[in-house]
Amino acid sequence: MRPPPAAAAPASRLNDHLIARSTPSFKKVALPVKIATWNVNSIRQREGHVLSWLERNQPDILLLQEIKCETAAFPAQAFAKLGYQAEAVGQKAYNGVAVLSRVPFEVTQRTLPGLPPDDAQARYIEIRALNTIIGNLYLPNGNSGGEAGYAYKLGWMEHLAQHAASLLAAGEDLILAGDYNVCPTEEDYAPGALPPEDALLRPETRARFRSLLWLGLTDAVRAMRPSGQIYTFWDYQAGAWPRDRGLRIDHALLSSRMAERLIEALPDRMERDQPQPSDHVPVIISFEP
DNA sequence: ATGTCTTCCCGCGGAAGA
Repeated sequence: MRPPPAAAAPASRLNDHLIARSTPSFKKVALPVKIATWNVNSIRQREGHVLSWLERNQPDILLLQEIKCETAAFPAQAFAKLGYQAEAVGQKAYNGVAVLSRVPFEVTQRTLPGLPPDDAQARYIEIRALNTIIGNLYLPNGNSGGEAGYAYKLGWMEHLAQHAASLLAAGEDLILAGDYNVCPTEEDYAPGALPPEDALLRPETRARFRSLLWLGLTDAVRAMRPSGQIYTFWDYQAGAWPRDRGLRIDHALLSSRMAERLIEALPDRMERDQPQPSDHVPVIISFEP
């Protein structure tokens, strides 16, 4: 409940500062910057989930993957009502990424630099907000399309590393977040949740993920919790969620200054218990302002 | 490996991708 306006309140030296903090005309107390990433597995199926989650969690920026709709079909108006501006890069049926932000931003990329110009897969959007470059990525799964499909994944990761290197060389503060489709270590998937030859954990996949870390990027979730089972995805099949047979494949990598500001980074596990959930849950990262 | 979900279409069920 909002306290009465300052003018109507009895003058009290003791609680003046409390009134000031909660009165809109005064400058807000600086709150942590809250950024989240979420593979929603179709925004049209999950619009209600996202709206409800935004209201409950109040992130400054939410990065979405697998919106599975064309750019023009993204339901931007629904999010505008909650104060979030939307920018989407979509395609028919598959893939697709979008940014929702309640802070001002500009789009800096709509595709991953370095990919062939005829690459039509909607997997990357990047913005500048809060003096930070924020890349939202949906990395190829790599299990379909045979060896060519897997080679596409590896190539994509190499272009991502090159792009990250050039941003860091330019001195940018950087967050690269999204669905990486990579289990970085043996701790990052439940025993039996994946066959040993799966593209999410092949050695070549992990080597390319490590090459991102070697640029000086920090895995936000592991910076807060260096070991232990932490998952962000549970397959719809075979009772993966009730058995907690999950994967940690949604990540946020941070440049050094962002890592210094890191307060917390954690998946919102309970979102997986919603009716008709996405198979991924949001990962929330908080920074000192 | 598959007990599911989402999309598309030449649909009225099945393929493909995850």
